[in-house]
Amino acid sequence: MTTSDSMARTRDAILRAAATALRTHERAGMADIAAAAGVGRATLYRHFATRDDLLVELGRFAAEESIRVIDAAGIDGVGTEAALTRLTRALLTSGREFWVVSTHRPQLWPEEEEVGERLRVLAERGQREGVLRADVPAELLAAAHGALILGALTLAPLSELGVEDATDTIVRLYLQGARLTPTEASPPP
Amino acid sequence: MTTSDSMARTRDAILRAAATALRTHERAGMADIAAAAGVGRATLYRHFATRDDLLVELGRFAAEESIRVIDAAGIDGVGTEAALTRLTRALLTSGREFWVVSTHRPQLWPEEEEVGERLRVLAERGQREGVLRADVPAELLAAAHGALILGALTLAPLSELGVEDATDTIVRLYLQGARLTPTEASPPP
DNA sequence: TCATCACGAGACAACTATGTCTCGTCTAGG
DNA sequence: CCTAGACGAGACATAGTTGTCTCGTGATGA
Repeated sequence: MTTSDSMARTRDAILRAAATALRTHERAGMADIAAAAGVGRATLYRHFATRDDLLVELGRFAAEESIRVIDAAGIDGVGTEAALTRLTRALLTSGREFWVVSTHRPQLWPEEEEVGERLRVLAERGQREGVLRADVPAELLAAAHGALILGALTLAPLSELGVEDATDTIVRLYLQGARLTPTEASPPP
Repeated sequence: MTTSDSMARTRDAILRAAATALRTHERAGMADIAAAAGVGRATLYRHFATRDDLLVELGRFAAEESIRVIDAAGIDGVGTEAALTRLTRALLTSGREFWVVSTHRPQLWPEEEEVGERLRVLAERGQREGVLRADVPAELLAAAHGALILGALTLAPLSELGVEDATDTIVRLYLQGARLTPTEASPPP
């Protein structure tokens, strides 16, 4: 059983390395990925039949990782605004490694749709609880939230922030907007 | 002079076709691009020395197009909020064709930086005029704005909206945020 | 009418990537 | 100690891509 354990670890290493390789060189081939993973090229083919297959599995892997991180964030136990913060932080964390996957796979697997689904469910919950505005469909609220997260992972000024600062900035702007209003005084704990 | 005119038109057609080809097949090669442009492969090499060269010029071209559309929007003549709307609409319009370029060129040319610069300048103006919040740096406001625009071009629920609806949604969410407040009643003209 | 020139078609070599296969090594479980 | 199997190295055939070159055509401007 230790053998299959080690195979699974190698597989993970390959997939993570693939994400890294694709992040730095978009047309990375099997040789680049193998080099990034520190394994022989033959080993790649022992785990994935074709390059396409590897990319598909990478999408699945990244989505599963994100879902795992989201589940660990325990967003169901807290209020909507806190849940928004936790979900954002979770996706910023896992996204640092894997956001590139989304640019390489227009076609979505169920596992990948699931991530967007979580955003949508939370938006709906916020609307039901009267925390989020209901004059914009939950899908669009969720899309805007997702766009901000993606932006924080890819756009220069935001990606240079740490996860905590980026989370803070995104959630504040997402909830309160960019307009100056005499409304907000952040409630001290 | 008509000859160079026609060459310029062919060049434009190639670059636009390249954007299309890269949008549908990320690893599109010279043959794919030529086919998309409806020209012979040799013609590509008459205009661009290498594939890399073509991609660089595509980045420049897309940025110039965006800048042109922004300039035509006349954002300096109107208030900050209207300018925000016009700038968003301009970028959504030109972006429909060219957003893909940004995913293919991490390295930025001056012409490409210019687009982000316009967003930042407008954010700064909004802060100076007291329309936008000043507790978040203008770069981050601009990045969030850009992220929403990018999201509207790439994420399913937003990209399926028309340009007008997407502009509306983005600007409203960007300015007012997603939180439900008894604040806003959109002032009827 | 004639010369020019951008073009399409396609041949071509050099290179690169993909996928398969073999062999020798090292490790872990038996 | 011994064997199974995961691995690295690398040879190999095939396919695809890149970049160059040539030739014939058709349109433009003189």
